[in-house]
Amino acid sequence: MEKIKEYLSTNGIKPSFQRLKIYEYLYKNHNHPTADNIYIALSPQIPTLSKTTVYNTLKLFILKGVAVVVTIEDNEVRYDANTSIHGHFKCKGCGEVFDFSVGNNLEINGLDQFFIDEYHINLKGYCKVCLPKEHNGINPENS
Amino acid sequence: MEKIKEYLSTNGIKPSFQRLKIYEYLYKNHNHPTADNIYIALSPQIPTLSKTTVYNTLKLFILKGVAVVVTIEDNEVRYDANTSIHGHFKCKGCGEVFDFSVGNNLEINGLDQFFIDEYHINLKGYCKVCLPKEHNGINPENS
DNA sequence: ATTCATTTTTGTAATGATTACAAATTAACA
DNA sequence: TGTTAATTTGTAATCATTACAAAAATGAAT
Repeated sequence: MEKIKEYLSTNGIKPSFQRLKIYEYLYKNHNHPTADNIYIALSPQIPTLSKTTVYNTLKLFILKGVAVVVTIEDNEVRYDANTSIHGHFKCKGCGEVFDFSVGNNLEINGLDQFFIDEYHINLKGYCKVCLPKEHNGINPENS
Repeated sequence: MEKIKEYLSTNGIKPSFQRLKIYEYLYKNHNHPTADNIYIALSPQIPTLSKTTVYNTLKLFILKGVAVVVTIEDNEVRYDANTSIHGHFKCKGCGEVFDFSVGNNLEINGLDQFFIDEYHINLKGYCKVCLPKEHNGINPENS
C-alpha cells in the first residue's frame, strides 16, 4: 500500500485516499473493470464515493500513464493497470477478458515513417471452458 | 452496383435501397465512418433516411458478416466493409484512421485451447504528415 | 492555530450515442 | 387487388459519460 502511494507520486499523481483505493482495486483485480464496476466495488468501503471521482481519477491515471484503456467491446470501456504491451482476449461465451502476452514480431506493412506508441491487440472467441458448451449447442449463456 | 446487390443477397441480406446505399458508402469510402458519418453523408441523397435505419442496417451487416466494427477509440464506433484480417492505425494528430496489413506470424502466449475468431489490431501514434508538426511542438491540431 | 489559496471530491444536471417501440411505408405474393 | 410480412421511420427512452459549481480537504504562510 505504501508502494502504491510511492508509485503514484513518482508518476505525478497526488495520492489521495480515493485515488489510492481506485488504483489498488485496478492493480489487484485483473478483471479489467469498467468505471461502474469500480464504483460498485468500492462504494461499500467509501460510502461517499462519487462516480464522477471514479471517472476523473481514471482519466488522470490514463494521462499520467499508470493505466490504459481497453476498448475490446464497443459498448463498454474497461481499464487496466498493466501498462506493458500485452493482448486481451474476450470470450463471447462468458464475457470474461483474459490477458495474454504477444511476441514483438508483429509484421506491419503500410505504416512506413509512422510513429507508433500504442498497441491494442484485442482478440475474441471462446475460452477453454466455453468452447465445448458452444460446440455442443448447449450454451445457456447465449440467450 | 449490381455486384453489391448480388453480394448482399449472397450473404442473406435483402438488398433494399437503403441497405444498398449504406453498403455502397461503406465499401467505397475507406474512412471507417461512424453511424453518424454515414447518416450525414447519405441524407442529401436519401432525405427520408432515418438514423435508426443506419443503426439497424449496420447491425445487420455485422451479423451477416459483411462489415466489421472498429473500436479503436473509446468514444466512437466505426465501421469497415473490409472484413479480411487487417490492422487499423489512428493518428493522434489528425484523427484519421489508416488500414495496414499484418503478417500472420503474431505470437500469442497464454491462450492454449482457446478458439479465436476475431482479430482487432489497433495502433495509435502519429502519421507521416503529423509527426513533424508534433516533433516541432507546433501542431495546431492539438488544442 | 488561523487564514487564505489550491486541489480534490461530490452531486446534479446536461449531453450525446444508441436502442426500444410502434406507426407508416414498402415489398412479396397469392 | 388484397393480405401478410418485412423494412423504414420518428419519437421517446436509456445509459454512459461529461460539465459544472458547491463543498470538503489539503497545504503553505503568517
